[in-house]
Amino acid sequence: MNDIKVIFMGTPDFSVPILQSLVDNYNVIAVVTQPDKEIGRHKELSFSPIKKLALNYNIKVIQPVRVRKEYESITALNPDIIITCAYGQIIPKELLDCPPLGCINVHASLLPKLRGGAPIHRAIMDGLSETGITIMYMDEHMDTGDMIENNSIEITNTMTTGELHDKLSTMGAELLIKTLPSIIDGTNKRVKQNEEEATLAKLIKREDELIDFSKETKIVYNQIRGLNPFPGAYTTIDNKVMKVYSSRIGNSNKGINIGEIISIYNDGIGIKTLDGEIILTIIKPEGKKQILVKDYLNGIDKNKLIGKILGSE
RNA sequence: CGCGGGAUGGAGCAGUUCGGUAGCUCGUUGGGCUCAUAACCCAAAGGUCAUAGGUUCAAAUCCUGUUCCCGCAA
Repeated sequence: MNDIKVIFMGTPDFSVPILQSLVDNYNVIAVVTQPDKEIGRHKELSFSPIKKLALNYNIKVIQPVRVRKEYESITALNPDIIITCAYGQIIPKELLDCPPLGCINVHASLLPKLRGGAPIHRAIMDGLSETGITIMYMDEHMDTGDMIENNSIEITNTMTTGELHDKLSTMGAELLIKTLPSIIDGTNKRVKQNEEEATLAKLIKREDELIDFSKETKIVYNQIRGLNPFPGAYTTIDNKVMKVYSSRIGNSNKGINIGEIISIYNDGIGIKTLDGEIILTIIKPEGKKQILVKDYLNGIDKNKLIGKILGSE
C-alpha cells in the first residue's frame, strides 16, 4: 500500500516534519509550494523550506502563483491522495475532487476551534490552555471539512509560539503517519464539525503586533509570548520601534499613565498596564539585535528611563 | 542599486559634531568584609575601535571602497 502516489502541498517550517515523514514512509511523487519570493532588504530570491527539502530528495516541485487556476499540472500526475499542511492558498474544487483517496489536511488546532491561517499564534494570544492537531478532509471552505483524528496538547503559562510550533509540528507528523493507513484502507473515522463551536484564527497583521498597554496585564503577556519568536510584538520608545520578545507579569500598582515605565528591575523594566504591571525582559531596540533587558540596562541611564511612556508615538 | 539605523575588551553603551592619553555600567579572575550572599569594599586581566585604502605630524573621530547585523517597506 505504500506505493500509492502522494502529492504534498505545504510551505513553511511547520510543514517540514510532515513532508519528511511522508518521504520516509510513502511515495511522494511531487510537492506543491508557494512561488519563490524576493525577500529581505536586498530582494534575494528565497525558496520555501518545503522546496528546499524536496530538492534534497529530487522530488518534483510545482509552484503555482494561483493554484485556483493552475491546477492542471497537479491533476495530470494522477495522485492517489493529496496531503496539505500550511500551503498558503485555497485549494480549488477541481483539485479536491481529483485524488480517489481525497485531500487530507493537517491543521494545527483542535477543530472547529481556530480555523484559519494562524492557529498557533492565536491559541497563545487568546490564552487557551489546550490546543492540538486535527487531521481532516478538506472541502471548499477554510478548515471546515470532516475531521478524521486529533491529538491535544497542554499550553503552559510560559509557552511561546515557537515552542508550541515545534511540538505541534512533530505531533502533526506522527499523527498523520499513524492515521494514514486507515484513510488508505477506508476504515477511518469521519466526523462533521460543530459549526456552533467554531472560532477563527486570523492571520497576524501589523496592528496585531502593536502592544496596547491599556489592556489587562495578562492579555499583554499572552500577546508577547504569542508573537515570539515571530513576528514579535512591538511598542515604541523615544519615537523608535522596539520589539518585545519576552516578559513576565509584575505586581506593582505604581504609576498613573498607561505605558509608563514605573520600575527598573535587575532583569527587566516594569510598564504600567490597565490593571497592574508588565515587566519586559527581552527586547530588540531599533537597529539593534535582540538583547536581554538585563544587558540593555547596562548601557543606559536608568534614572532617565523612569517615567517614559511607551507606545506614545 | 527601495528607505533608514548599526559595528568600540566577554555583554550593553559613551566618545565621532570641532582629529591629540581607550571611558562608563556589568561580567570574569584574585583578595577582603560577613553567620552568609546574587550585597558591599579593594585590585587585576581583557580592545588590530568590523575591514581595506586615503588625508594628516597625529585618525575610533575626516574622505572613499568592501563585508556583516538590524528596523521599515515589499
